[in-house]
Amino acid sequence: MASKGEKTRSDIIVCAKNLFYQRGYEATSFTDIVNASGFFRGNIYHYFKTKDEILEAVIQQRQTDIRTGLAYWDAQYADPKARLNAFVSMVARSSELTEYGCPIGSLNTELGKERRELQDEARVLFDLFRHWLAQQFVALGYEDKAETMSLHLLGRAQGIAVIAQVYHDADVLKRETQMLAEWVREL
Amino acid sequence: MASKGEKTRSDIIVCAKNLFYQRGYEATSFTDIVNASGFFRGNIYHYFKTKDEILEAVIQQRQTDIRTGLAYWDAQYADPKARLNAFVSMVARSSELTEYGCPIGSLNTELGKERRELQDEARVLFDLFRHWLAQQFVALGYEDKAETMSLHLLGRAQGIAVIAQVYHDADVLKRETQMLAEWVREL
DNA sequence: GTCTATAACTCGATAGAC
DNA sequence: GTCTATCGAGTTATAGAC
Repeated sequence: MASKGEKTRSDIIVCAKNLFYQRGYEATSFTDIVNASGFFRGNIYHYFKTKDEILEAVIQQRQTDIRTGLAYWDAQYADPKARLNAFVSMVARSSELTEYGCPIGSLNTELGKERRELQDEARVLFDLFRHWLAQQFVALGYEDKAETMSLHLLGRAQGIAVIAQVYHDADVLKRETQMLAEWVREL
Repeated sequence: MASKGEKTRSDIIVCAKNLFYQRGYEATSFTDIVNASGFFRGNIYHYFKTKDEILEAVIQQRQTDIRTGLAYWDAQYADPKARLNAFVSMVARSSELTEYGCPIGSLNTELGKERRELQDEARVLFDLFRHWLAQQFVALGYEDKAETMSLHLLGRAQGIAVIAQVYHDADVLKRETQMLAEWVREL
């Protein structure tokens, strides 16, 4: 069983993950995390020395979340197209997308400007999906185009997320993801 | 002729525009603007009461820039497809895209999280392109689908920008914009 | 009276001593 | 866990120059 400290640590990470997503990394203050988590300042400092360190832990957590999700899809669906559909469905079903955009995309967009060291870690979140999607394209017989197709699909999903958030519009999210599902179907 | 103050004001706006683009709005401090512009603190406050007000002026400036650009394309190209190509070419040619992402998209992504009042102004930048693109689709005979096609094209461009910035990769920018140009060609 | 220049204030965040 | 120092953010005040 996990120690008490493990739980405290992961509680802090969950709080920070939500705040970074909903407000952005720069816009989230250390005090915001203190208030939202309910812990005392010094207590949080015991686990993380800086805000940057919290972000690193959040990114680690997101990596774990994604690996778990991809493994679940691997177990759930044998057919590569069914797996690609699972990916598109995830985008279509995410109601928070119209509020805060894609958690991975918006994080990379922010960090990619002038926090490159941190973006190097956040980019891994894209790589996880990228490699997994490429595997599906390979399985469908697109060996030599798998990587470019994977980036294309990721890009389409990101574009949908941006527009859906800009207009805070669930309809455009639905419409565009249907088009993306159509693209998968025609493979 | 414009007064001296007019020039100072527009110099401040240009500096802030670049900084907000390259670093993000939250990540840019007032001191950053002071240092980059070379003006004195108090001098900048003579022209703008708050940092938010500087951003509003920057967005106004971007609106003007876009209107000018669209008017130029209208004058330059009579054919709707040629105009759509001009739009796609702009994306393909923007070398800064792989560094800092789309200036309009990344700004909206940031402001859309928890600065909705400001995003309401930044969204206009999208609307300008959206309306103009829709006009071209109408001219091509897609009256009833013009609006959705416009959002689709904008989304594709945004997705390309995100991926190009995440991987800081000019190749993917080139490849994906070629695909987008192909999509325009097949209309 | 507009613009420039300098100074100083408030506030909250980070950090670390106790 | 509390308390306090320090720093930097955004902002305001005001004196001098054109």
